[in-house]
Formats: sequence, C-alpha cells, structure tokens
Amino acid sequence: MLTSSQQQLLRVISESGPLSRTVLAASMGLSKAAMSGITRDLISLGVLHETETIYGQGRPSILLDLHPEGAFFVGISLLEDPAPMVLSDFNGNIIARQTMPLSRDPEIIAELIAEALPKLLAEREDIARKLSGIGIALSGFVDEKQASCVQSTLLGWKDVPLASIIRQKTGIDTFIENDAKAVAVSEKLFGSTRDAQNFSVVSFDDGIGCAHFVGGKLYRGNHGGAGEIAHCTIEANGSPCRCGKRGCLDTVASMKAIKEMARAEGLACNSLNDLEAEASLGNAAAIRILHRAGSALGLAIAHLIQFNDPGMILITHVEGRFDGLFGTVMRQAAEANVLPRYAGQTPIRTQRVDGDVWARGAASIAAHNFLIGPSPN
Amino acid sequence: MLTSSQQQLLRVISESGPLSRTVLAASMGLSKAAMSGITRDLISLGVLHETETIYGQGRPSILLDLHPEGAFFVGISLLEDPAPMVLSDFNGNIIARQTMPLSRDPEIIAELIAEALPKLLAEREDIARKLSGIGIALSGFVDEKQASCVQSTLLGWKDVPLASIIRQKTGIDTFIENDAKAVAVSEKLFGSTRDAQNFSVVSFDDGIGCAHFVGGKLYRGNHGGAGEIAHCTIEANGSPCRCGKRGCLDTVASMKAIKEMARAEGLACNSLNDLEAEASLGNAAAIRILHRAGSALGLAIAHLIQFNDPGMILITHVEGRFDGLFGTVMRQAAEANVLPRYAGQTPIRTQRVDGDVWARGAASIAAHNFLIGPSPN
DNA sequence: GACAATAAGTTCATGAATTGAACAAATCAA
DNA sequence: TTGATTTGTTCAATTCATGAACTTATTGTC
Repeated sequence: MLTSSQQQLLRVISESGPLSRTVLAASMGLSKAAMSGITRDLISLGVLHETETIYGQGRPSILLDLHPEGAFFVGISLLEDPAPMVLSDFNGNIIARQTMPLSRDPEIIAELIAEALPKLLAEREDIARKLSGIGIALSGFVDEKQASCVQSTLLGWKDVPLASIIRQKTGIDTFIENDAKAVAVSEKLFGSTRDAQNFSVVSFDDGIGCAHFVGGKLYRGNHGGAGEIAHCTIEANGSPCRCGKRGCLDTVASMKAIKEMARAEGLACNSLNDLEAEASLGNAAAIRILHRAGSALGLAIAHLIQFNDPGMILITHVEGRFDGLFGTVMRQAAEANVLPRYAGQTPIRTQRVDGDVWARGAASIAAHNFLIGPSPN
Repeated sequence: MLTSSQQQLLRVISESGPLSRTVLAASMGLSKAAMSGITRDLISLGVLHETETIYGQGRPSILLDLHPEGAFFVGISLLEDPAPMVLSDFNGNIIARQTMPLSRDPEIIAELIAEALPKLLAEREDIARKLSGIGIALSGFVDEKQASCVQSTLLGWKDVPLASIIRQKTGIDTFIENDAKAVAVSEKLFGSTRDAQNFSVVSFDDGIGCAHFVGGKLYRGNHGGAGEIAHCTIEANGSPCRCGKRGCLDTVASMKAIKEMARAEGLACNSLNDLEAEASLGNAAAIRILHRAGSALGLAIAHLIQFNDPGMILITHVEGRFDGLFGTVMRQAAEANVLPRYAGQTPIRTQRVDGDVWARGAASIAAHNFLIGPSPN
C-alpha cells in the first residue's frame, strides 16, 4: 500500500505527464526535500522512472514518469460473448489479448478467468510477477467499493460479490465497474481527458452510457447510477422503451435504435456509415432518422451541460463517422439548447475507439485502484 | 487558520451532530491520543464545547459540539432592494436583522455594508469581537475562490472582485456565492441535509435555482455554472425565454412564469396559493397552468435524478403550499420520468423557507469558509 | 578555457502530527 | 465492595515533512 503523498504524486503525474522533482514539489505543495525521498521510494518500487533530461539554465532537470512496466493489469469485458480479455501496462498499452466464453454464473466466470490467465501471461514471467490487478466491466450497477454487482439486467444479477469470488479463485486483487464508468476512467487515466478535473464521457454504441468526473474523481452517484442518461425522457410521448417508459434517449439515439428505425423504413443498415451514405444521397428516411437521433443526443448533452457545467464532453464511439449528418445535428442541437450566453463554452469532442474499449476500460479500473487506491470515503 | 485535522473534525461534527472524542477518533481514523489534543485545542479556541454526558457501561462519554457562540457571521442578499442583512451564529440561528439599500456599484455596496455593520452589531461587543466573516449571495456566476463575480445579468457585472473590495472596506473576511449555491450550503451546514453526501437543492421562487453537493462538497461546475437548470429546454418549441431560447424550464415552472400565465388567463394570482385555490374550485385554466408547471418541474427533476443519481432532492420554496396540485403533479412527473426500476428511490423533499433564505445562505458561505476553509484545489 | 550564474536535486538536523501503550477516571453490575 | 468496562489523558517513540546548507550539472560570459 502506498502513502497518501505517494498516491498524490502518482495522480499528479498521471494527470500532467512527466514532471521534474522540483515541479512536482511545487505543484503538490511539498518541499524539494520531501519530494526527494518520495520519488526515491517510488523509483525503487519500480513504479516511477527517470525519462528525459531537460537542459536549460542551471542543472538540468530530469523528468519522472510512470514506469510503463511498473505494473500490469488484466481487463475483462462481460458485455460480449466471447468476453474479451486484455493485458495492459501502466500506460494503457495492450500487451496481449485473449477471449473467454461468457457465463452468467459468477463461480464459472471466476473459473474461466483463472483458466485464461495463464494463456494471457504465457511466456511472460516477468509480467506475471508484476500483475497487480484484474478489472471487470459489466452492464449494471456496482457498489462503491467496486466489489459487488448490485444489479444487472443483462447478466440477471442482484447483489453478486463478483470481485471477491474472482479474487479468491485467482489470488489477484479484483475490481468491477459499470461499463460506461470504466471507459471514463480509462480516458482519465490513459486517454485524452487526463488533465481535466470535471468532464463527462458519453459512450455511444448499441446502447448509450455516460459517466461523470467531478473534481478529478469519478462520481458514481448515490446508488452508483450517475450518468444513466440512456433512460432520460427526451421525446414526450415517444416510442415505448424496454424500460417501461416512453421516449427514452435509448429509443431514438442509440445505435441499436438507429438500426431498428432504419430497418423499419426498409433501409439496409449495418452501421452508422451505411445510413450516413444513404442520407448524403438524399434518402429522406435516412435523413429523418439521423436528424431525430442527432437532435435527441444533442438535447441530452445540452441538459448535461446545463445541469453539471462539465469542462468537456467526450463522446466515444466505435461506429465510423461522427462528422456526418448525425454528428452535425447532434452538435447543433447541443448548442441550441444551452443558455445562449454559454453556447460553445463546453467543448464536445468525439473520439473513435476500437473494440478493446470495454476491456481496456476494465483494466483501467484495476490500474486506478493500484495507482490511487480506493476512494477515501 | 485551522489544521486539516481540525477542519476535518469540524466537518464531521457539522455532518453528524454532537459526538464523543472516542467516536470522533474512530470515524476520522485517528487515535484517541490524537483526538485528545485536537479537541483540547479547538475547545480552547472557543469553537468546540462539551455538551451532554452519555451514561452507559464504563466511563460516561462527553459529547462535543460546535460552540454556537464560537463565531458569528454576517450574510447579505443582493437579490432584493432593500438588501436583507442578517447576523448568524455558528448554528445558523439569526441573532439580528438589518436592511441596506441595494446598489450596483461595488464600492458603494462595500460602503453601505461598512455603515450597516455597526447597527447590526450594536450593543453586542462580545459578538462583534467574534465576527468571523461576511457572506454575500447574488444572482450570477462566481469564481471558484468565491471572491469575484464573473458575470451577473441582474447586477450588470462582469469580473467584479466584490469580496476583496468589501474586505478592504470592512476589514472582515468576505466571500460571495451564487444565490442557489448559497442556499444549498446553508442546508448542508445548518439545515436538513447535514449528513447527506450527494444531494441537490432546488430553490423554487420567482426564478428556479439549483445546486449540487457531490461527495460532501459543493460542486460549482467547471465555470461555476453547475445547477443552472432554469434554462434547460423542457418544452420543445415552447414559449420564448428572455435568455433567447424557447421552452426553458424558467418559462413554465418558475413562480414568475406561473403568475404571468395566470394573469394572461385573466386570473387574479399573487401567489401559488391563490392559484391552487382556484384549481381546487375547478377552474380549468388554473388547473392547466399548475399541471403544465408541475410536469415541467417534475421532468427537470427526473432528468436530475437520471443524470446525477443524487441521494436526495430538496426543494426549498417561499410560496405556501407544495402539497396541492402543483406539488402532486411535480412528484408524479418526476416519478414517471425516471427509470421505472428506480422510481421512488430518490427522496424528493420540499421545505418551506422564510424570507431570510438568501441572507442566511449568504451567512452560511462565510461560516463554511471559516469551518472548512477554501477548497483545496 | 576559466569562472560566475543559475537551477536541480540531496543531505541532515529539527519540528510537528500522530501513534501505541500504559494509565487514570468514571461509571455499571454483581 | 470489587470487578468489568469504557472514556479520555499522558508520554516516549515514530513518521512525515521542512529549512538551510550543500553538491551537482549545466549555460553564459569574458
């Protein structure tokens, strides 16, 4: 276990990138003397290492960064079958991949992970020794200790202590997290929102997820439900949703909904790109669908901005393009529905991610727990 | 200035009420030995005092509580003319009231405060000595140091460093805050949400304000704009709003909007009660207005729940009743627009407040800064 | 090329916050 | 009255961080 100063240092470096001891001391409000000792410890632990030397006036400064090989993590996504499994280093780089069959039985899942681990680590003894945690991403609600799944419709779970079951079977520290929250953590730790303190990540895929960072920390909500924007009512008296309400964002703007609407209009549509192509050829139905979906997502994002004033909104998507009609309408709707004085003040960025998102997000949960430790509440 | 352990202790007591040294030590993760010293210091500072003695098995425990007369604060609301001004103790009790004329000139405001202070403190020399801060509530955006008003339409301000101007003129530590955020802080410090970590306060009055507490701390948003729900679009293509958009919550559900709608229908309406009375007599127009307003507010609150999963929503209102048609429809709409599985999970409480809300909120900002200190970012 | 100027990072005695262990104090229960 | 129990205090020991002096490694200048 690391001291709180050590954790603070790791967090600062993780947010700002490589820094010299002197800069670190200043930005943490500690003396150079203290920093000297803290960095020495972390370097000898193998977590930190010296990188570039910066020459200026006076003695050159040596930048310190997280040692990519300081620790390794396994991330598993329980969102697909077979379940993807990745081995990640401290920078979020993926070293190896595996898959394992998906099960709904937590004991079997633990068993399958225990079986798949050696394959993932095959001929990597040095890495195996530094394996510091397993992260699991799943669809559902997770308790604040990231140990137990409170509720998952997809997996049919209620109060399943998955983390401890896996820990018992594998002997490795394990943490679980909601899929969208895991993606947000991986963006904060490894991605493009490292230095942001307040932001929301919207994950756009078959479903729509969202997670908030507040004050540099993941805000999970009082019941772990913060960010569940998919079921906010966006169209009064809209289409019925499988959740029981009507007009949920999920019924209009998720990739699943878009595909279904396209199919209902007799359009062959396997991806957003297909529909965008149709729209650019002037197909009225395609244009209508994209317009409706984009407006809905934009309105939800506008609400997010009005309610929470995040410093940035990052939309991650597996689907190809976000610069077509859908993306444009989405941005316009977002701008049009925030207080005009503040329109454009909140950057909305889109970022294409690959099929490893969920598993990488899962790994980042383990990395986060290693780096920062459990939340001090 | 207090040490961080002293502040932590004050925060714990402020959240939980009177506690014994042993319980305090346990809940803060410190040793009894450390607690002995910390409490001794705070008692001799006059901030803490021993209250009830609890008898059980073993040596009785002595509960410690904030000393109500440990410090006093002045709160001023710049929302009305004349501006109300209160003197508050450590418990939020109002010791004295005054008013002062409202001005838009920060120098004149500081002057007026400096003049009004002696009147507020007249013949209370002991209190004057312990006056520990001035808080100001205003409509607009405030920077994160609670020192400068970034923007206020009502006052016509842009980047006005009001706090330092007042501090200079009066010699007393001064902090400013947005009106809705100040009310939320006073509820957290003095009111009914003391022990809640995550909650939102919706202040319902001529306008609608809102503020969020996340992890026990006020979340101000990246530009200080968190909680500005009044201008989220709630009715697609609704009535034009003075902000430039259409269908803002403010155009349908604020007391001002309700009164205007009633007037437009030829109804004599000076308060919510008037309209509720008409509605209960079967007046169709009154029923329509209350229904529309209640649905809108309920939908906004449902969004709040879906987006942020707060542990509680507290609606403060000056207007008389929230148990009539308006309140009922509001609650129904809120329930109907959250994920059905979670309907009813988030308590929505309403609380009538008196005309001192804003000034008391302002005082609580000063108290908060004394108690907890500035946020460590 | 020597030497000042400059800035990074280390060392070490000092001080502050906290702890563990022993102890004193104040009660209830038998 | 004695023992059990729990609160709260005292004090030497420990940990964490500091300030000041020092070492190290450069650039810039004469």
